[in-house]
Amino acid sequence: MAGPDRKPTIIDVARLAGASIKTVSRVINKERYVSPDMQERIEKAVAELGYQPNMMARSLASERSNLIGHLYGDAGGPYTLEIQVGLLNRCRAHGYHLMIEEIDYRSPNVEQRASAIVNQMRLDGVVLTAPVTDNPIVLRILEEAGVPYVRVTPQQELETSPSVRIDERQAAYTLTQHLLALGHRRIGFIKGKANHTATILRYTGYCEALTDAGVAVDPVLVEQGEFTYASAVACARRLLDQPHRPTAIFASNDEMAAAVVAEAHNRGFSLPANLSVVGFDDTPLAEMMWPPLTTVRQPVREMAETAADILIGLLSQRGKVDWPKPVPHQVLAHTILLRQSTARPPGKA
Amino acid sequence: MAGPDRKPTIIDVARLAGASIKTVSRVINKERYVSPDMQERIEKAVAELGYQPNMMARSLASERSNLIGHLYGDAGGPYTLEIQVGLLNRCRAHGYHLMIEEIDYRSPNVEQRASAIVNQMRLDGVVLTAPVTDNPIVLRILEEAGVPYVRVTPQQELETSPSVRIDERQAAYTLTQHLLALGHRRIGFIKGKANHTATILRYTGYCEALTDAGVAVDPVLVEQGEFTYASAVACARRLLDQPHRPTAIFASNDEMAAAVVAEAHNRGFSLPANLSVVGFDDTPLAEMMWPPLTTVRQPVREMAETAADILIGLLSQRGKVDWPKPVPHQVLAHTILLRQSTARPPGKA
DNA sequence: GGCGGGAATGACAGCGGTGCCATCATCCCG
DNA sequence: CGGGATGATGGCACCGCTGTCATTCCCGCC
Repeated sequence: MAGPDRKPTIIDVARLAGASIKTVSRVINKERYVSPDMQERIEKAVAELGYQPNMMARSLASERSNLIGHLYGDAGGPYTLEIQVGLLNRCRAHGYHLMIEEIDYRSPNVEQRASAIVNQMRLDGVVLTAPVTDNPIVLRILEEAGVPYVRVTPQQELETSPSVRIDERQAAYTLTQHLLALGHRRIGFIKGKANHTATILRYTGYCEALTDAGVAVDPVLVEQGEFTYASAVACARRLLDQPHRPTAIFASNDEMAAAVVAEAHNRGFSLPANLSVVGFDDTPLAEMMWPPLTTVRQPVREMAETAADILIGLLSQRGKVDWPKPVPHQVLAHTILLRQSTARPPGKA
Repeated sequence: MAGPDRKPTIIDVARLAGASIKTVSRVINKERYVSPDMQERIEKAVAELGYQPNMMARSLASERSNLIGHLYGDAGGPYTLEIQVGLLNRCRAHGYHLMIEEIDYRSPNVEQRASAIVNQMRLDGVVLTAPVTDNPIVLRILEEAGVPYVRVTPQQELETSPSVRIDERQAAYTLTQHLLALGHRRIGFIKGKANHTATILRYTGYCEALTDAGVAVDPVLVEQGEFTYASAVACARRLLDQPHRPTAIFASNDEMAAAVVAEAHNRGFSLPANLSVVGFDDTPLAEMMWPPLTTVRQPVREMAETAADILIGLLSQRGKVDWPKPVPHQVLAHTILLRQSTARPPGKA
């Protein structure tokens, strides 16, 4: 434990092992052309000194930062966290570090900010999640800087960059079918925040399922929410105040579904007997509320891992600048979780 | 938009502005001793070239990385996310970047991992959250590396490093008093994961409140949970199966409270008439469940911001190596949120 | 025996900034 | 008017590592 208090550098290692710094560098980077004998001596020296290569110096010299950025917009909920966990898993496994940056996509200086993040830190690659995943300014900056990026749940797949998503439309379709199969015909729908990717796809799935079953989409049963609890309380009230009220409500996410459930409880409804409710996302909430919520599970963590894998895959074959063509667009499988918030409509026992 | 495709360096700026690179450096770093005229010329050149200083080079030369790390253990829930949002807020405001790293504190090579994170990335400072906040190995590594760190919600305050927390014991005390005031005498308690900081403090507060009110702590009413929903379901069953069952249950966090509520619903109880339930943490869940949960709100985000402020405060006066003595230990105010999951015990209307 | 070629190693010039010191012009004051 | 303090600027080594190229040695082959 005694010794110079300065952190050991590659030079110290080289001296101790009786090698040149270049050879030490080779060992550190697992390059070829090092004799077993030399390799062993250097590894021993590294261990003895507790040498840790300085990332900054490495990055500066090699033009690689080993940094992957996660750019996101709203700091929203469990989703973002799951994404990070997924990214972190892969980063760790491949020796990358994760840098998280929030971008206020409403702010006028998105451009500056995005540019600063990407250029100052010299990120090797970036993963984008909603709503930044669709922000044209951010995408442009990334393109200009030549930084590879992967988009999670983009509104629209581009030829310039890979993406990862589930088939939200299909999921909403299936979930609606489930309600139809139970016998529901008047199915309310609470949309998410306008212009959000998910909002459109989920609503489309709902409409298509109804239409395919020969049930007309009744505009009276469709409410505009914001993906928040508060917004959905109002929607639920309007839906349940109607004289000929729906027997089931499809909320575009779990949080809004929770609001519907609360409002129903408030009115003394017994769930799911009086009203069926379904959500979307399978947040932890879904399992913990009463009754447990029927919903759709996105494999969020896995999506993040996939995104990271795609990104790291490219980074590992550097020299190549461009994505293989066509760029990969992964669609992962979702799961419909039938829990206890859905039942036959009243009078159809 | 035309020009060399290479990213501009400080040299390019210097040349364009007709100054030395050193002077440009001064402007970039807002140092003194630059004439207004010169300053303006350089700023113009920076703008024209779209120059962004290279963090790597900066860090290498200055021994400052402008990186703050957040080390955490379990990737658990909304808590971690709130912490990150708080940290991110401050980091952004002060020009730092956030690097998040999970440490598997059960793994045998915690030491290696912690050391790698701290030393390779040359983090300027670190914020620790539970359970890493109390990990002696991690703390030692940080000490040895001379990296300043702030602990959030530590088990025990140390003289070597600042900390931020709320008074959990007091909060649990007050919450228990609330139940006592409503008339409850048989109050069940579900503890959190053993050895966790919070577990002990919350339980202590509960015990003291009972004792001070002249109510004996009945071991039959105390269950050992794990902070998880699943663990608490079992606890709730045992508590409610008792012949002389509790009229109120204090769960050590919201997730476990949700489990109690679910189990009660399962048995056809009407809440809060038949059973009062309280939780701890005020996760989003608390507001969204039915009935809305009476709980304690930790200002998590604010705690993170405070931690960041303390850290950045020190970092800004570098040159100084040590914390001021005594090191700051902030105790932030908590809030008791009385919602609708508590009421007078049955028969005491 | 000469030679081409791969394996193993090292020398050295940067990467893009910052820290330290030198230089020079001013200015104030006794 | 000399001398010290202060403002403004530049020169240059160096932070710790990697890329490129040179060098040496050994081997197989014609």
